[in-house]
Amino acid sequence: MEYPVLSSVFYQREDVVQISKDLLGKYLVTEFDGQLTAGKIVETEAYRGPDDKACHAWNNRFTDRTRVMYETGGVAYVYLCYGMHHLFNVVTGPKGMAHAVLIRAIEPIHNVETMQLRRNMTALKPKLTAGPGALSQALGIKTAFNGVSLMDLASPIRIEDRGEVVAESDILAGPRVGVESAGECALWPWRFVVKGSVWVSKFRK
DNA sequence: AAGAGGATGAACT
DNA sequence: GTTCATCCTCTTG
Repeated sequence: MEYPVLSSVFYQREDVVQISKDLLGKYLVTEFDGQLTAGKIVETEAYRGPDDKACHAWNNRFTDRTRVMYETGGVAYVYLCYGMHHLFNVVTGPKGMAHAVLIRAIEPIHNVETMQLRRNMTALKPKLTAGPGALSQALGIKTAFNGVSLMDLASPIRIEDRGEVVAESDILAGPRVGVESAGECALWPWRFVVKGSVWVSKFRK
């Protein structure tokens, strides 16, 4: 069974908030070392370089780490958080625009046993893939994937469109998680979840 | 050259 | 609700 990957047209749009919503219901797939794992995206957050204080590339800050965010939309931005969690983002927008979408939760679909093994979990629970660090561990996403294309079948990671559409009425918006120090931007409702999904992460206090 | 802190998760009480 | 693991990146001197 082959599914089309999301196109460069999808990623290169300038409205990162819209792309965040559009990514809900798409399938995040990793394939390397002969292992294919995949899940449906159910939670995302938008980060907008120029004017978003919570974004690493706020005020167009350009460093070794943020460099990949300025690439043409459609590549991965993976970075290490708290010294142990690999957080996966989708770079969006045209070249030179530092926008990205953080994938925060997926519904495990394919090769769930491998995900459980990677997470060292015996029972199938939402905790398996709820939260950006958790889903990355389950899918085997690591900082080595930073900068790779999401549109290439030869790439270890890609996003597929399996024809599922999440209606606007099925999307819940709220403030982003873990960005309290970002001033006013912390209140922007740029976290999106699929209404009713049990696979989304919990709000952090 | 050195130090502070982070888009988190798990294991505690 | 609280603590802490753990290391890379960025800022400052």
